[in-house]
Amino acid sequence: MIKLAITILDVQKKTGYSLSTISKYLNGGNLREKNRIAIEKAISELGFKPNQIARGLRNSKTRTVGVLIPSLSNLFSTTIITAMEKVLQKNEYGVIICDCGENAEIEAQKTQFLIDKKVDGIITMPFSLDSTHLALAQKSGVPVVIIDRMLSPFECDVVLVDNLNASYCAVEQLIIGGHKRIGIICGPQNIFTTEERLKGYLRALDDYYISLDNTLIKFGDYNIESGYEKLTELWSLENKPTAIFVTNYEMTIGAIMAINSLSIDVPNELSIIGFDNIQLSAVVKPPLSVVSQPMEKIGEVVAKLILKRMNGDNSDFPQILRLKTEMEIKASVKKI
Amino acid sequence: MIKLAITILDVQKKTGYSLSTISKYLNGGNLREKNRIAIEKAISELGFKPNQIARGLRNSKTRTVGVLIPSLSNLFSTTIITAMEKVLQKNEYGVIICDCGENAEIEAQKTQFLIDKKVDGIITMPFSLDSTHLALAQKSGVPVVIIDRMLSPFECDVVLVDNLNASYCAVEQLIIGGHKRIGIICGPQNIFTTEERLKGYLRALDDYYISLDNTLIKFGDYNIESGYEKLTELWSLENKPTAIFVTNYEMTIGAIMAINSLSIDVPNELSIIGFDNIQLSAVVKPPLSVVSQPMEKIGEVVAKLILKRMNGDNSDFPQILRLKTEMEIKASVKKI
DNA sequence: TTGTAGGCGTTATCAA
DNA sequence: TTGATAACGCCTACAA
Repeated sequence: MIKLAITILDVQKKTGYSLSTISKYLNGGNLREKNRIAIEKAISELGFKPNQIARGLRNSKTRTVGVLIPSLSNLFSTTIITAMEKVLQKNEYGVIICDCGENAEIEAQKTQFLIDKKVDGIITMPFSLDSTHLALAQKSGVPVVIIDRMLSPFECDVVLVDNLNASYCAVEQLIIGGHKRIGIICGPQNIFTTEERLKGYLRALDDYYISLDNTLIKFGDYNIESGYEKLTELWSLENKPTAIFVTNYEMTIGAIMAINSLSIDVPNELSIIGFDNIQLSAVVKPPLSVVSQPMEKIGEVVAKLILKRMNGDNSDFPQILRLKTEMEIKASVKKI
Repeated sequence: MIKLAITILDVQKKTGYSLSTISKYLNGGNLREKNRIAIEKAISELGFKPNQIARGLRNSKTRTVGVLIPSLSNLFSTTIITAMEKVLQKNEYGVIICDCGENAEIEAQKTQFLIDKKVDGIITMPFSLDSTHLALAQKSGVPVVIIDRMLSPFECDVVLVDNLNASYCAVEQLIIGGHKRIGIICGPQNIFTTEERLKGYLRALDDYYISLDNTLIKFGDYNIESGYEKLTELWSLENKPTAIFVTNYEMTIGAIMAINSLSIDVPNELSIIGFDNIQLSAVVKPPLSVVSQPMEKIGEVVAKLILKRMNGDNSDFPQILRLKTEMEIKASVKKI
């Protein structure tokens, strides 16, 4: 309970050197070898640690990056964060992670929280379409990088994947396999990725002159339950699909559970392509075909981009980085 | 790019009132109605926001709680955090979330990071058994609350569940159902929860005079893949189990996938009890029996406890709060 | 009720 | 190379 705040002053008392000399030591300035050693010794003996808050006040730099995502229970976000952190850590930046529980109001609050904490940069996967707070941060000199979606007309660096073509390729594979009734389980409506992935689906059908059947398009919630539910709905159609494309990881898990519950024979009765997590694709039987996003890569790219911005390099602003997805077709897809 | 830091000084210039009067306004002191209004107006016109860093330096209070968990890709942790945040937010505390990627060294670093950020309290689900850094924080007056495990001999507030009895009850149900060959898929060895849950299993067997077969005990990694793998291993035994208890959520998902892949008939060939997430239990067929931990409750209890400590109330220290789990037996368990 | 002054711990500037 | 001093923005005695 005793506050034992050791400050430079204590080091000063112990060594006799001035504050500025000690400060210089801390910040890697030049000083006489003898003095350096004496100070070093005193510091380690006292267990002195510079007060980061005071530093932050003085320098208006906190060497901290704020990360804001819609929800913590989403593999895509958390995997990216983990990768991102590694790079940032290597560059001696700390990370503050926030989630907004998919609530626009809280999102605004949290953005403000990060700004209040004087983070040197913000990485966010925006939930609402309102970029007011982010624009504010950006204007006041805090670089912002958005992941996974665009927030037009807000001018901002963005890192995302080529959702449209990813989706297009997956559906194309199914078409090439001879499928004509192809179901899709999308995310929530009005979400950027949902729209892009749906567009890819529509374009593929269009390009191959397959007529559209709206009953084959389902909108879920990007979670396990809705994957289960939407697959069940698709399977209960009178005119069942012969193939289904599921557009995120959690829903893919749910869909597989439904498939198993309904004892659907994959791929003989139904072909399926899922999303993300190649590990999973190896773990289920038959091996699951998946479109996988380069999550680690995204994390790294985002981290490097924000580092560049925080270093004051504003070249090519706003930078839109579109990474390519990969597709692995396995036994879960059958030619008919 | 232009730093437009508006400070109290600007408010002073605009209103003519002194710094302390304005400060008083900010901190809810008494001032004349007229002045209050004038200041309020100036503040909102200027868009002034008190600098939290400066406040932190001055008050050595940041109204921020640090949260440190082993991994972000774990439903249990993230659900607790989400619940916890709600309570903290209501009390005007912000939260800094950190994960250590299940790496002891990074865990120590992150703990230090939180201390450096001068958080007012730390909530952690420790990964390593080394409590040095936490003890340091605690000693310097930052309350620490541990969740989900104990870190003896470190004296600390703890919130966890009654793992042993939860496990005991689940296994007991299977035994009552007539099962004698009961498999268990545990977490990694030497982990607190693994040990407690295994103890419950062993004790139940013992209490009911069922002889122990070590081949029925598998240690996984608390993730989907290992659930899949360990269930497959159990099913490949010559002398198969008739029932299996899976001891966390991710492994339960994996186990279900394996069950489906292997076309195991639940509950006729195999009874199964999983862990956590009642939603899931409703979503699969047959409905899954689960032991569920009160994750939201844990979050709330933890938040309240740390709030109490941060308010200087150290009564009943160290407090060990053991919450009860719930069990729902459904069609996935069959009497034989 | 309002204002003055000093300090929280650090660093940058400038002089020695 | 080292040291004194003045900030960074805010809050709290204390005095008026």
